[in-house]
Amino acid sequence: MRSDKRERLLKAAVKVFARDGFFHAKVETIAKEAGVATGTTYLYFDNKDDILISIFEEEMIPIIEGMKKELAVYKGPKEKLIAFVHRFMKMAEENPDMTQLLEIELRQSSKFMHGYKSTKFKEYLDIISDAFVLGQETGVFRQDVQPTLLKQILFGALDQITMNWTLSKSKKFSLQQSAEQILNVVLKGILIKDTEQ
Amino acid sequence: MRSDKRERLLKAAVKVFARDGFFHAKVETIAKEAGVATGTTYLYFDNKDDILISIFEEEMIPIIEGMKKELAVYKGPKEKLIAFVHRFMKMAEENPDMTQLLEIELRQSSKFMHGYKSTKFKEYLDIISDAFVLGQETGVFRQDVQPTLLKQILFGALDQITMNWTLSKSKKFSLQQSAEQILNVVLKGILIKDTEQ
Amino acid sequence: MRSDKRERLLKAAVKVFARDGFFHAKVETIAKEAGVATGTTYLYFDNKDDILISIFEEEMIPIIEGMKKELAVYKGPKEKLIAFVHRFMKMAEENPDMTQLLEIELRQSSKFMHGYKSTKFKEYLDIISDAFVLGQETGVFRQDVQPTLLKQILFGALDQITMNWTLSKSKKFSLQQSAEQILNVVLKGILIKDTEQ
Amino acid sequence: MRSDKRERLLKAAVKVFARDGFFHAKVETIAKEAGVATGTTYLYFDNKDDILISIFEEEMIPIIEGMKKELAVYKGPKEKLIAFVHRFMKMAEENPDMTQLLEIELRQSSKFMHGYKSTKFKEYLDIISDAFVLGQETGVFRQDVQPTLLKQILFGALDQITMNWTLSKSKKFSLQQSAEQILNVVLKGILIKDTEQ
DNA sequence: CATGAATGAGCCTTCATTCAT
DNA sequence: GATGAATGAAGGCTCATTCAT
Repeated sequence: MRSDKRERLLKAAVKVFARDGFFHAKVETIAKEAGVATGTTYLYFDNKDDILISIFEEEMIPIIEGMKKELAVYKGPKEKLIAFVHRFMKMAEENPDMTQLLEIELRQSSKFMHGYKSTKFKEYLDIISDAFVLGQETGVFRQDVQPTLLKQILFGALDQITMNWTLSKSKKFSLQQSAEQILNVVLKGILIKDTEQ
Repeated sequence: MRSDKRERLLKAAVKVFARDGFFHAKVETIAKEAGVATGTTYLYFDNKDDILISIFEEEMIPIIEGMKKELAVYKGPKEKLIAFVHRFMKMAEENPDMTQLLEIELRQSSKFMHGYKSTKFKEYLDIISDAFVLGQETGVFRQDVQPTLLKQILFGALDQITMNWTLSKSKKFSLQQSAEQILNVVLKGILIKDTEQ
Repeated sequence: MRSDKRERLLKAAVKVFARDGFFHAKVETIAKEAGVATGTTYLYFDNKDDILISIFEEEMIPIIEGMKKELAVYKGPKEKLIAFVHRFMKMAEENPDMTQLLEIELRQSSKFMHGYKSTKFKEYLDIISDAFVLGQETGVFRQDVQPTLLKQILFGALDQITMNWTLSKSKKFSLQQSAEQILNVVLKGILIKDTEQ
Repeated sequence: MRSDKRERLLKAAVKVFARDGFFHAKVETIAKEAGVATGTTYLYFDNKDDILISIFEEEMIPIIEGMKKELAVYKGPKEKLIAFVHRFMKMAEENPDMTQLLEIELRQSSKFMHGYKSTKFKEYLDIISDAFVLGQETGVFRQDVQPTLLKQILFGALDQITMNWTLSKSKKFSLQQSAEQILNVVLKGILIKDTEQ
């Protein structure tokens, strides 16, 4: 049996950090959740901070890969953005813990861990700007909007909405319906020809 | 002289929480920054959490008042939104500490302080949806977008951009220029008649 | 009431370090022995190492002062050495804890605390070499022995004997008798004129 | 090839204990240094303490044998003492790690390992007192000095000087020169007839 | 009201020792 | 015998909160 303890610890940490918050979370809790002894954690991670950083770097990889594969299916930049938003929402629905980490704990940590910035997270967001640039180059999207800014606008909107969704107990509004409306607004806002959607 | 210790403590806490983060910040540091003894803090606040909550509630009041006064000048919903965005950016430039708190610490608090929801912060965001509803009622804005959602889209975008600006040391890009582009996209996205802006 | 907590902690630490050894000693034990809470220790010392270093620096001061005053009474270098040895033994008898620290724990620490060398301890030993140099200058002691070496010989002998004495439970042999014999040997070894002693 | 793991572990432990100190030294480090797995250590030793004690007992054997053989060459007690001191210094120069252990860690162990007294170490020191007793019996050395005390005086002096030499990085002074001076002082101090040396 | 020294519960981390392979 | 991953007890240190002055 290959030891999967590191992976189990990462999964457990996602859950515990999301539920308790990074600062309130105890290493002991994570270890218990992973079914190992406390000390075992330190065989795989340098310290508590390292667990969080490892989550951001390693758990993001399949997410980014999946997203890129998804978008490769679509050729049009508009279709790519639509796919991005829908998959983003799907991801949030299916992985609320990881979503919360990205939304809440990453903000905390990015400030304090001696200027640590998740490169993987940046790579994730760049998927948006890449699609937008493609649209600008093919004359579909407006030229007078900076890709970096559009990336932040769209991600900011998605982030805000999914955060509210994950924090609300009721989950009465659907993320997929929200996705439609966001796309309604943003696509209309950036498309040159006002085609019906 | 009426004792202004409470106010001094709040101002100091904004600064210290923004710089050190809520969890790393020590009550002693806040007290020193305010020029009072550590114990004095507990004459004005129940505990550390209460300081943060009080910031969200009390420091928001003049911000909300100012914003509402600003928007009262403008009658048109579109103009109201434009004014909101510009003042939001101005606020971020002039009060980076308070901005960081709202962006980073409020998220944490929303989750962990036994279901704390800042009513004042909600009131702040409702300024957006109120203006949007007005636009819908007067036939200026699209009907097929929920005000609550539009509020989150716009705030999410503003939040994301100001956060990046606050955290970047260089501050090379101007928030006012960003404001223009956000408005370009969002207004085009929600206006029924595509007037030149 | 002036707070004497620092002094109480130092005294307690001497006792606990001597009894349990530096590494086995718990900060909690020292605090309890001093009648304060564990955390209080850290109001007066940076960490556990700092307690040990502070003992060496601060507790040595009165010992050195007392020794110097004692020796100032005697004018002859031979008499000074005799006085030194007797007082050294008296000190060991009266302060077995401090003696053990100097003999056992100081050796441990001097190696590991990033090259820390107790200046006070050196000052203590220099009393021997100063008296010896005086004897050489006045033609009483041999010229062909380096003062630094003689210092180490005499201190080494005293240190070894007192260590055995403190470690032996029975204390069957008297340190004062040992003092006589050490002086017999060493003085005969360094005096030029073999006077009767 | 007979398994030499136990011997390799002992050699490694001498090195690691001398470098890191007994308490800071990790069993894992010793095992690595010996080229075996951590757990293997416990096939040859009961626990960490047992490693140190085994060093004191087993590594001392050849040292003692060598010393006894060396001294057997000389018939006169004075010559025996001279030989002892020179060989002691040579040992210190050639085995600084073992020397440090005897000087520093043995003291700790004597105190804390439930009354552990190294019989081998005692046997080592008894070489001095045996030679001294011989000298007393043959009328060469003074009668008014107890052999046990003289043993401690001489060993204390040697111990102190070699310790300083071991801990000093520069090694600027020669142990052999120090040996001459110690002998100058001590022999003059104990010889009945003040012969030229 | 104000002070700030004192408290002590709580948690991260280490590492000697074990044991399944 | 040999391995080295796993264990979990233990302790140094922090800091929110209290309270005697």
